[in-house]
Formats: sequence, structure tokens, C-alpha cells
Amino acid sequence: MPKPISGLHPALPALADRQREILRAVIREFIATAQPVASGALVRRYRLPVSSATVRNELAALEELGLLTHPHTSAGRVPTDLGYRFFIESLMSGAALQPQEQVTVSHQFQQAHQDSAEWLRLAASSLARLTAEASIVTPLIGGRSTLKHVEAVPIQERRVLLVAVLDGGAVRQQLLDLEDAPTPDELRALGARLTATLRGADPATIAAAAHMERGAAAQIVVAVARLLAEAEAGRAHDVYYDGIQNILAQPEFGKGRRIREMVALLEDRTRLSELLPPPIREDEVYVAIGMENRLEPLHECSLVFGRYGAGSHVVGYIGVVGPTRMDYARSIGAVRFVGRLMSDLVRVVEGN
Amino acid sequence: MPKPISGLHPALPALADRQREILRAVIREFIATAQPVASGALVRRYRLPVSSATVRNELAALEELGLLTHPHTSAGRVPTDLGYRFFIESLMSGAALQPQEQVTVSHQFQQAHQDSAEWLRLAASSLARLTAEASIVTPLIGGRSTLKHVEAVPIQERRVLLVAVLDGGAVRQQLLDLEDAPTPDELRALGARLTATLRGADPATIAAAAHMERGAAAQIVVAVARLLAEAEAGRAHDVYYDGIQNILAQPEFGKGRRIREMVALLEDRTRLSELLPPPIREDEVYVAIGMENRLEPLHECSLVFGRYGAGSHVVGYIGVVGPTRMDYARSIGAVRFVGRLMSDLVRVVEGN
DNA sequence: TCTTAGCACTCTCGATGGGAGAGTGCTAAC
DNA sequence: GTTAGCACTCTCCCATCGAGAGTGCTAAGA
Repeated sequence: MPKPISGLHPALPALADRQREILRAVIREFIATAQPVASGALVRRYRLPVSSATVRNELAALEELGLLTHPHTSAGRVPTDLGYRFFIESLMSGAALQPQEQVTVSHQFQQAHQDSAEWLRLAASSLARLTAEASIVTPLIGGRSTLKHVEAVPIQERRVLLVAVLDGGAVRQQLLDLEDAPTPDELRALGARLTATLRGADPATIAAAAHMERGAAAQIVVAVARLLAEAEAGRAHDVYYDGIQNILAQPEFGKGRRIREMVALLEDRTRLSELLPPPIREDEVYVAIGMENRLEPLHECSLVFGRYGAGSHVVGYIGVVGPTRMDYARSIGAVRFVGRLMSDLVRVVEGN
Repeated sequence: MPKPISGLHPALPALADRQREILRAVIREFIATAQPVASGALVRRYRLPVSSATVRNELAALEELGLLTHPHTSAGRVPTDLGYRFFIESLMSGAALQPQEQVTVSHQFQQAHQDSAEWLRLAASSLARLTAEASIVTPLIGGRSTLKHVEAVPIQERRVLLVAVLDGGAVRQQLLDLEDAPTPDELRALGARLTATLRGADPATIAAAAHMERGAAAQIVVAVARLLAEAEAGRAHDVYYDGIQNILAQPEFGKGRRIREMVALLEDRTRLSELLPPPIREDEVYVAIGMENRLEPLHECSLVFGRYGAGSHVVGYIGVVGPTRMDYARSIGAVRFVGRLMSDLVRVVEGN
């Protein structure tokens, strides 16, 4: 069974049971309220069997270990990045989604008309709604794109719509102005012939095959090769995001500067790829907390990413972005659930 | 020639030349600085040939007419919604986009692979970039969707990918599990036959034709009818938006409450349709200023919408949303330019 | 009659300064 | 090891105040 959480793995200290309990309570409380957590409030709210003075001693110890900080002398405690990391690695109870929620989301996917762009959009909006964070969903990236079917549909005299179906069921289309003007019947025959000869071929093979063709056929083959090559590269602008309103609502982004940078990052599809996680295994979830993120605008944010896909080379990523004060259990549960859903869909499309 | 600007047309007062000049200067200045405009600053900045006291008298008169206000006694003047309306109707010099900008945007569209979803996305991002506002772009809505070509591509034994090309070049796809298991050759023949018999038919006709078919063919015909019907309805979730970061940067949205409602409106595709303008003519631009908007969250915003399309029944909308303090000349110019570009593309795809 | 200088008045904005409240750290007793 | 008690610190809110900006008004000038 793969390690469920990946990401940085700094050396984490060993804690006594009571310290673990208190750390967990602090993080839970801070996630819920966004306010520094006071010793007295902990005792009251979590019915701890010790006094607030004892809790204060433990809090000081946890701060010594780097798991908590203070904004100022007379404020309560706030988790550090390391504190969150500890929480995720060894304190968090993996609360999955409610069965009811799971049913609702699955149901929506089933109704989504089996259109892959629709699935991506739905995944983004489901994740955003489930987690109340911003979500990011990429299409399937990488792997070999091979041709399953090609068709040239006449639009005007010399203009055809090229429709290429890829293995995996993705459909790419492109309008093409031809040098010569084949009849509809010729076009149909050409589509059938090219489908027969190029079926299963990868972009390089198809590009090479273009030399065997002349005129319209050559044009079409070149275009098909390019469409497939692009599909293989995964087009950066096909990334979907949703839930910007959720992060606007977070109190830590009230001021407005930080948040603008984050939204800019989400909207700039060319920069989005910098945000994707290193390769992770199926069903594994990657978490990057605060300063663990390379990108400066995300230094007060956390990412939770999962992957979906069928093979080991054809993967897409789905994830959420939010403040470091994030409900990690829920985010991880949601990412994992939606990821599995997407993987199932891919498997169905690719034929088990 | 159609009226270029549509929207509410309240009775607008007649103004003396100097008042017009001063009103124009106030609005220009406020659009540029977002600060209430003082009489002294106007004289200095716009080299008015009168003293600040005279300007103050005129400002008081303009305020009397409802075209300006002040936030408090000792603050400069701020345009009212009516003031902006007056500006747009009779003061604004229609500054179009720079030739350089026009070339850049046209060029991007030409490189966009002739894929209609790509065009929509590009239109949204171009508008956002040109205007520094948030943009909204809908696909073509309404009109009759007729079939141009249909193909069933085998994916697995009983599973096919249905690809329907519509008049206008839109491509719809759907995965379909068939009752029986036709051979690839049978599927190809079926596609050719259905294309021949159903070409040019509308959804209702196609749905009726389903009764003439049996088994897989009937299933396919039903699915095609539904795909076309959906295309005709225009799917609400196909709306694209971009440039949220731009409105986050506006000083009037600093506080964060208003802006959240606006972003929520943009992200909720089901509510987006409430935002679309009443029917407007080609090349006409619709402007709604502040309280003229029905939707409460937009009471401090303005919309500038244009339409694109080929006929009078097949239209799509493109527009920008920003604070009432918006560079209307630029927004209107950008919306009109991108709208024309989109219309041209539609005409090309539909075959002149 | 229109324009303008002068001036009092008003309002915002930023700095200043308690005072209340919350929460900690420490100490000493249990 | 735990806890009560207490001094100390820091934030936050509010009131105050002066500077600055800008207006409205008045009266004089063109």
C-alpha cells in the first residue's frame, strides 16, 4: 500500500501523549476559528483534565520544538508549518467525506454526459464546493497519444473540419483550408483510409507518414500529427480552476495583496504548471505547506494534490489551494475521493 | 446605422459648453485616480482658463443637476451614475484600441487552432487584458442547430464515441453504450447512412427519425438529437470569464465584501445568465451603470456588453464587468473590437 | 451679470495616548 | 508534576487633536 501522504518529510519530534493531544486541539481550534488559541480556551473547549497553567507549560514545550508560535507575547498559540506537518503525518484522523456527499458528487459525474472537458470542470467545481477552497484540475498529461480515428468533414469548398479521436476517447478538432477541393465522397474515403493506416500510430510515426501522401491527404496527416503531439504535451490552458470566491472569504487574505497574487497565479495558465506536484503514485496525496512551496505567493498557503489516471504515464492532477490554516483532513479526503472518481471514469473510457 | 450605445436612456439635461468641459474633466480625472476631484486640481491639471472659484460654482450646478456628488462637505466631486451616463452618451470621445493592440489580438485569434472553445477562452482573456476588468464570454446561443456529420467510433465492444459535427463547425461528442455490438465496418456504414439521411435536420426532426430506426442506430439517433438540442439551448456552464485579478486590484473593492459577491456571481454559471443584456443589435454595445443593474451585487459596478454572431438569432455575448469608475471609452472599444473579431470567425466557420 | 480673491467652516486622516481586556510566564505552594 | 496567583505585556478600541484639503459664501472687481 502506497504511503498516503507525500511531500516534505522533515524530522518530526516524538511527543508525549498529552502533548499530542494538546497539539491536535490547538490545530483543530485554529483551523476552526483562525484566531490564536489560548490555554484557557483549550481547557474549557476540549475538557482537558488539567489546568490552564499545565497547558501553558506544554504549549511552551511545543513552541520550543518548533511546532507552534506566538504572534506576540500575550497572544495565544498558532501552528507553524512544521506543526501542520506533524498534524498531517501523525495526528490527523482521516475523516473521509460523508457518504451523502460522496453519493451526490458521484451522481453529478454520472450525469455529466461523458464529455471529458465537462468532467474536468465538474471535478474543479466539486472540489471547490467540498473543501471551500480554490481547486485546480488538469487534463490527462503525457503518455503516448495514439490515433483511433480520423475524419475530415466538408464545411465549404476547400475547407474541412478535421476530427481526430485519440485512444482514450479524447476528441481533437481543427479547421483546415485545403490546397485542392476533394468531393465529400473523396473525403470520406480519405478518412477511412487514413484511419486504417494510421490507427494506433503515435505523433512521430504519423508525421513521418506525411511524406507518403500528397495534397489534401498530406495536409491532413500533418495536422493530425500536430494535434496528437499537442495532446501528448497536455495543453497548459486546458487547466480548470474554481472556487476563487472561497479563498476571498478567508480572513487571512483580508488585506488583499497576497490574494491578488494567488488569483493571478491561478488565472495565468502558463504559470500554473509550476504549481503542480512532483510525480506521485496513484492514490497518494501530496501536501505542501506554507514555506514548503517554491512559489513565493504561496508561502502562506498550502496545496493538496492528488493524481488520477489509468497507467503510470498518463496522469492528470487535481488539487486544492488554501491558507495553511486549512482543514487538511477534509481536503485530503476530498482530493482522494474525486481523484478516484476521475480514475474510474478514465478507466471506463479507456475500456477497463 | 444602429445606435452604438444602448442601455437606459434617462432624460439628460442640456449643458453649456463650459459645464460639459468641466464634467468631462471631472470624470476623466476620477477614472484615472479614483479620488474625489477638487476644483483647484481641475484648473491646474486641465489648464482651465478660469479660477477655481468659478469651477466650484459650475461643479455646484452640475451637482444640482444630479451629475456629480460629494462624499462629504470638504471633499472633491465624484460622478454619479447619471454623470457617467451623460459622459457616455455625449461627452466621450470614442477612443478605439491602438492599431498595435488590434494587430496583436487578431494575431492571437488566428493562431488559435480554429477551435471554438479556444476562441471563447481567448476572447475572455483578451478582453480582460485589454480593459483590465473582468470579462465574460458566452458561446453562441439559440438559433437552429442542424447536423452536418455524424460518426460512431468504436471504443470497446459495445461502447462507441459518438461525434456529431454541427452546422457552424461545433463538435459535440458523447460516449454511448450500445445494446448490440456492431462491427467497426457496420458502424462506419451506419455513420455514413445517418449523415446522409439526417444532414441538415434539426433536433426535433432527428428525434422523430429515431422511430424509424432500431437497436444501435436508434440509440445513436436519440443521442444525436439530444446533443443538438443542448447545443441549441446553449449550455449555461460553457460561459467563460477571466480577469478576476483585475477587479481585485481596484481600490473601490478593497474592503472585500462586495468583491466576494461579484466573484461568486461570476463563478456561479447558473446565475450568470441573469447578467446578460437584453437583446441588442449587431455592433451595438449595451452599457449598464451602477444602480441600473438589476442585480444587487452589481450596484457599484458597470457592465459593458456586446454581441457577436452571424444571423440575428444566433448570438453570443461578450462583455466586461468593473467598477462604475471604469474607462468606458476603452471598454466599449475593446468589446466592440473583440465582438467583431468573433463575428468574423463565426462567419468564416459558417462559410461566409 | 459674470468672475474671482479671500476667508471661515467642515470633514478626513494620521498620530497620540490612555484604558480595558486577554493571555502569557513565572513563582511558590501543594 | 501540577496548579493558583499575579505581574507583565501586548493588542485593540476609542477619544482627542492638529494638519491639511477643499468647499461655500461673500464681497469686490471687470
